[in-house]
Amino acid sequence: MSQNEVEKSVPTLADVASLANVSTATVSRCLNSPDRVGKDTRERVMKAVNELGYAPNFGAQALAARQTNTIGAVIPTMENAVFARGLQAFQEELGRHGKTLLLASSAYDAELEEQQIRALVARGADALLLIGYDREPEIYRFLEKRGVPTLIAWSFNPAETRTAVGFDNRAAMRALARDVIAQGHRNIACITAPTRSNDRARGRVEGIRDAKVEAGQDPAEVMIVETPYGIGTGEEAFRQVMAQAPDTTAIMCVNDVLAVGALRAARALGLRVPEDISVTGFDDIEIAALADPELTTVHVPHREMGRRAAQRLIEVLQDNVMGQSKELPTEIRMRQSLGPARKA
Amino acid sequence: MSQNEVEKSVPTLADVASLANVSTATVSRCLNSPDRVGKDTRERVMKAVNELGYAPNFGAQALAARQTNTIGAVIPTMENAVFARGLQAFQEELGRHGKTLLLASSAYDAELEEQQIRALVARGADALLLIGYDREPEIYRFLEKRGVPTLIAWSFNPAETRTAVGFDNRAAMRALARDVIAQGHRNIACITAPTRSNDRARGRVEGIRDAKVEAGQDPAEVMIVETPYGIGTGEEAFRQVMAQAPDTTAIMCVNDVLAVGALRAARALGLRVPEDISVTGFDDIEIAALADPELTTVHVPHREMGRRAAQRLIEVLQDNVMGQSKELPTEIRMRQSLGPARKA
DNA sequence: TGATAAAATGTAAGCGCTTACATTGCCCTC
DNA sequence: GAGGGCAATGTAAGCGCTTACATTTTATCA
Repeated sequence: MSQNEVEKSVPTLADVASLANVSTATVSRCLNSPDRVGKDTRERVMKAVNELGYAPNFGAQALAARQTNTIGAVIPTMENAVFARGLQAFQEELGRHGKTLLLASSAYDAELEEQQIRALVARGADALLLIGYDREPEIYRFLEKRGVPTLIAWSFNPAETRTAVGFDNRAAMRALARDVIAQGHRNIACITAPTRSNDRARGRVEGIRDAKVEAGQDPAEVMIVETPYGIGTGEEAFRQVMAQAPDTTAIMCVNDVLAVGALRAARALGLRVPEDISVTGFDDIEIAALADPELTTVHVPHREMGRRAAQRLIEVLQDNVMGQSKELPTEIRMRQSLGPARKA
Repeated sequence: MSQNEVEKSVPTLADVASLANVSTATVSRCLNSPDRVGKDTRERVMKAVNELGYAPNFGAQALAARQTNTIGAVIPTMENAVFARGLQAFQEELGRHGKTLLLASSAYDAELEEQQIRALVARGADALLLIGYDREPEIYRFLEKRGVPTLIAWSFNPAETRTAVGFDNRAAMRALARDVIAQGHRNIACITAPTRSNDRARGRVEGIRDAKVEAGQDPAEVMIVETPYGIGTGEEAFRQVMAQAPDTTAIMCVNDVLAVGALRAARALGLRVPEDISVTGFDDIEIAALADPELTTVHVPHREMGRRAAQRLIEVLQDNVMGQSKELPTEIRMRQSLGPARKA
């Protein structure tokens, strides 16, 4: 399995043991719990280890110790800055605790996600990070049966029982929608990513409806356009909204990327933002503040989420018990793309 | 190592074997080379597998088969869209071939990178993807000794012997610099990421100098400002350039993020781009086309690079021999941020 | 100083799988 | 219908490590 011809040279525990003139058990202890070994023995062993350039065989270690020190994560895609950012923090925190990240992606496809989850478990992931709650119950059963602790991130829903480290998508969007309505908007459209098996997007859409209801308006008035993730698709969706519902005065997008697309389409159509139409995003990734006009959006602490998720998972591996769910706060970033509704 | 109390229930090969009334060898063959087993036996075994919900134990498999089907990658950071994009394609291709990605990041720190490389090897990575050539020879020696095939990406340098799948950073930047010079620019500044142990950034800077030389100008005229990756740092570097060398008419940045920072600083300083000053980037990530003015930059086929890198690594694992290096072409994306030099 | 406890080390039994080699049974061929 | 060849299956020897338990050594204390 390698192009190395000197294969035989890879030293094993036994080699170290015989060089240091001790048993393999002692060498193993030296490496794993040095304090349980006498000082001079330890030094002798360590010297042998260095001399031989010994490093443990992963498979053997995993087999004997029944753990791999490896944690899996299945995300929709790294190309979404939101996940890239969160995962970066996640991985850094894992690294700090001697754990390694096994990464897979689902391209927002439920079936592919299931495959990837199974693949990571098969690769010996000690625990798993998954995005959002939506998932076939069968998968959760599988995970339970295999005894793989699983943490949900990017979502927090008090109504769900699984442990999560995330934020309340619905409440966050509701808060933003309140502000939109407060600016006099009534004809609101929503550009969303597909909501099927995506409780995050669905929650955000619901949040808008919630705010409508609170304001005594009919939630069914909200025009919903579903489209895949992307700037181009956001543009297209914007055109569609304006064609079908020209009265629309505010377009709330479930993420910044779609919103930036909307912004571009607005400009192309000769519409001023926010004078003619308001646009909002969600996530607060870099382009939100870079856009012109700057995008009003919901700030999500992605890095902190990743970091905390890692901590939870490390804890559960240590203490054998998963901590409580943790809700992280989001914040509305009021910028230029939201303004008062134009007069009818 | 898990909160599961029904631990004993995880079935082994032997369980499947006895249920199906065959030997463990047959079960193993059913799973790994089904064609070497009779049809009805195979069906019986598969039925048992499903019935028990059997899945192989990773450690045991790795130990016995001497390979983990796991490929490691150490990148600077996922937060850089360039790597996120390339890695996404890399992971997808790996997945297509039944390999899993072990991911670590170095934060552009050589020492941390070394640690991560060792960690991934210790975690049983069958092969490794590394970014750029620059690295202590000791690390390469270690990798060789351990027999871990290693591929370099994001760089291609004909002068280097290691196998790489990447592009010629120096030539690409040289080409862009030629265009800049052709627009009458002579007082060129370069904002670069730290060049220490980063042959990509260094190559790009060299590329600018090359073009100066070709044009009969003094390469030492190029003002170089080194700064960490980031929009904010790009802004700051721009101010520094303008403060120290107000005659500068073109600022070439080694990546788009720094360039976007430069663009912002220019605007803040009341400088028009490209009338008062030209700015160029490198990578052609999303924000390049979104920036205002749109950024002239070098397009790099990140996805294809990731995909091809995966293929190379899969090949080497199969055939035991690493293919040739592959140079991918880059393209100049001429947009609005580069214009003729202003008159002195 | 001898009994007893504690620390250090060794012994050896797995962990669950792959695979070289051995065995069995069947189909051809002449 | 005996012998050869091949496909299907079984046997069992590891793979390199961890760890329960046994043994030996050293420290402690009356």
